[in-house]
Amino acid sequence: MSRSPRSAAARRSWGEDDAGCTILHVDMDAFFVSVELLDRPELRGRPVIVGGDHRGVVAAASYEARAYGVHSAMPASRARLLCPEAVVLPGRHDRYSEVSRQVMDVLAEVTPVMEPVSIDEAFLDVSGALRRMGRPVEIARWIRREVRSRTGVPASVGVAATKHVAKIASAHAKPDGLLMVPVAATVPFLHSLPVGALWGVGEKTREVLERHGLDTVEDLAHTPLPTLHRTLGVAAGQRLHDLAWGRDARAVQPTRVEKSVGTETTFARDVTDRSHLERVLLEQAHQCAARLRADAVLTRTVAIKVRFADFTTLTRTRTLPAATDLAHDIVAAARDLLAAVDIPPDGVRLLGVRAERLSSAVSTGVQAALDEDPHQALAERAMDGVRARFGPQLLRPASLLGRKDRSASPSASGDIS
DNA sequence: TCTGGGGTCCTACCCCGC
DNA sequence: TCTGGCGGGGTAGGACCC
Repeated sequence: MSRSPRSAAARRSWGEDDAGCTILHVDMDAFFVSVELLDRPELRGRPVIVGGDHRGVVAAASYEARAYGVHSAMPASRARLLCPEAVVLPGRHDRYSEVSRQVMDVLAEVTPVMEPVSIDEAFLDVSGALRRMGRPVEIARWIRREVRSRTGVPASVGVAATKHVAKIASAHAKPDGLLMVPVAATVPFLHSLPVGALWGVGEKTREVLERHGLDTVEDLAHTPLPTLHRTLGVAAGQRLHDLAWGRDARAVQPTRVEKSVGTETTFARDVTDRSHLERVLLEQAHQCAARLRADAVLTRTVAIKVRFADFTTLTRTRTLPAATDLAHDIVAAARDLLAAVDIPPDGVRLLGVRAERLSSAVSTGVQAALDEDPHQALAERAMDGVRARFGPQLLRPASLLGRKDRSASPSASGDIS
């Protein structure tokens, strides 16, 4: 579901020599839509949009919908204007996860050096699979064939010497294609692209670069480093300059450590009632804490995110005296942080809680165990067990079970302004 | 047109201790 | 005692990714 700009000129054969091109990027085409079409084949050939109910954005659009100018991340209201006849589906993430697991299982048969990036894409380093499965392009063809036959959804594959080029190649292989960029063609391929195709160049950075007359990757590559440092900062300038010349030493990482976990909610209507916000924080803190315990990690820093009706967004963070995985501690910090925020008359559009600076509960757990209230810990861990057995909605803090407001969920609330 | 939710990374700034 | 430089931690915000 890449949103990077593509170049028609780059969508061609760049040669046949795949020696050294051991990095594959596998990307599912319009993944959510493809899964929906599996279950509802009568929708094939029609414009289909997944996601985008009230206040939402488009999560995925079929190629028929894209012909109308609809794309992912577009506000739903605009998508409906552009394509009124589109079939709009709400999205079924459990189902997408199920198909994603099937796809990842196929990829894991190729090599254990496989890095899932998101629900619909992954990097593979196939250097250890060449003897068993053949050349990189042959492996890419095998993956496309197996994913299609076992799951029914199409996958595009980019084959290159680095993660960055493999990723751009897969974007240019879509839909349902394969693009290999030989080592010798790496720089000409990159230099044929608009600057926005580079990983890390979004709308804002592209505007800055274009203001300086840098429209293409080639322009950027030939810009002196000190100029890029001044324009983009030292880190970003160096990184983009390296990428523009095909330099990308990042390895495929099969295991990645989470650095934060969080949850956030956009309300159906903006909220002015502080007590309602506090109840939402409580629910969110319990969600975060349950995930921390499930992952066996502790947090040292709690952050809240508040977005006002005019879309201005602020974050507030607090470092805790000791690492914790208890909602009791998280919500105490989050409520303190919220108390210091002035709620404007128009109210709050979004509220979120995030647990940062995570560490392993095994290595840091001793101190936390000494500090925590044993009854609180026992109660929350008992809640984990009940939720695991009977579902997450069965058990919740008593303060979330009011007479009218039986849910902190945005649409069910009785006291939003 | 009116902008989700889950994340990561970087920069700037302030404070504090040395 | 005061001042400046420096590094590190904490915090806030912006940009980016899917």
